[in-house]
Amino acid sequence: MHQACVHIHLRLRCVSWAPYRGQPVGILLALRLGLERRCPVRPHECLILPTGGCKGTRLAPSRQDDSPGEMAQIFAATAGFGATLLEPPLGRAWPGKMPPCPPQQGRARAPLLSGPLGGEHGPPGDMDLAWQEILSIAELQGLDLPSESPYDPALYSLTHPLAPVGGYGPCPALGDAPGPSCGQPCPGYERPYMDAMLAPCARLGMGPLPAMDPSYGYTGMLISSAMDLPSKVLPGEAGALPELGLAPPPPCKAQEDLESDSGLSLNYSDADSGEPEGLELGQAQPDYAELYPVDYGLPYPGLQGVPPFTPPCPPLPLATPEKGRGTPRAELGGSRDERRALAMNIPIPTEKIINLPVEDFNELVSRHPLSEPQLALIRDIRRRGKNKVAAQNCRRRKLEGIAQLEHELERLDHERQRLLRDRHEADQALGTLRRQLAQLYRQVFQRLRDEAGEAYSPEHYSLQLAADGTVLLVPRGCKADGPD
DNA sequence: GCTGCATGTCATCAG
DNA sequence: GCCTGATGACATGCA
Repeated sequence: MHQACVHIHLRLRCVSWAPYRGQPVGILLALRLGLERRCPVRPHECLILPTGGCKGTRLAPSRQDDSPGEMAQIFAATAGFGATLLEPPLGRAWPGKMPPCPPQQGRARAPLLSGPLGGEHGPPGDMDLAWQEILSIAELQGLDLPSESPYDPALYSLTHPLAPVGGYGPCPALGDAPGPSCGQPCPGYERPYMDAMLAPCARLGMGPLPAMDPSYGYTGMLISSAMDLPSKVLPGEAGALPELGLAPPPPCKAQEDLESDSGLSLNYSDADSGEPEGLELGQAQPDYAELYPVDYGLPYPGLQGVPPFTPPCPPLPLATPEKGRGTPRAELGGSRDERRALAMNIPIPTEKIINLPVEDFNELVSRHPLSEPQLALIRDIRRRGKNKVAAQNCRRRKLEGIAQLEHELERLDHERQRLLRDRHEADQALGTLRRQLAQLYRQVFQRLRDEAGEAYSPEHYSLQLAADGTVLLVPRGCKADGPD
């Protein structure tokens, strides 16, 4: 086996010597045919500089009668580099004319190629880069290596269809706007609650803050709606319900927790928010109950002068309509906090309690002589009201975020599809280049000759790309270290 | 009766 | 320290 490691300067602008496995080798750069602008190539000037014995060998053409431009045509045809203007056929080997072995000696520049391939009018400069890339990819040794891609489309394929975007829209303005949705006039509601609170209880003859029967605890709030009126609380009037066209209330659920975190018990759930349930009097909350016992008179000005048991005009709705479970509640009149406020004779509309700035709120509260339970209820109403709006905003933002993410997901999926298409096209182009390169590789080898005029066997030699871009003809099994 | 959705509420944290 | 907004968790009503 020919052990000489040969650098091949197929470009032939220079022939240099470089150490390779301890021995100088010639450099042949002609493989970069036509890719060097500064130094056009003439394939017939290719040199082979065998080492070992440091016998310089100039590359000889495989045939003396190679027609002019044949190599260039071959290269162009195989590499797809377009038309070429390579000049005369490959020359024969010129033994004995090689420079001595010292490395880097005799970098004879031989700008022999004219024409677009190698000259100043050659192909775009990126051809050189493309060539290196091709060499590095194909490694000239495994030209037919299958494309091994780290990308596995299966890993990225969607396993489920994208969630449809849409079906979501910004929440309608909630909050601050709503006025009374009551179709019926509510003249008295605008009156200060204090009037009602301070008004004597006409029905029971009780004052504003009468002593309370514990069993009636916290039922005062229920008078805001005639539907809340419990027969148990008003035994004397229960019989009057039919006369008034009102059916007795349904069996009541236990009103469990009227606790608020401020010590007041308001935290009963919506299950109890159908105020009739709240008439379970055995679980009265002492805080409210003791101070504000049942007042079956006129709970708030809107009811003053209204016949007993006439359902009051629903109070001002909250900032947000209570969707879903709102209908029954709305029929009961207002939100729970509004009913609580009514029950506690809070003289400030809940709307103001909730929406006023803190300074105005404090000022407003200070203008009214409020008991501690009332103040606690007001604070709870304010906190709950604000938190309600905050929760609505939070959910709206969450939905908006979800919609945005879905949109982003859709966009990324489109991007992924596009990249897959690009990759497919690139793979196809790479395959074409590999085939062309393999053909070129074979043809170059067919024309390489040693000093004896013998062809180099691709089985024993290979072309490798050095770090500096030169192409080395090295024996199989040797790894090019580069000329340096 | 179960389920999903909407809503209210509370607790908690951060500004 | 208080107020407020944000948000997770939970409960509840409703279709």
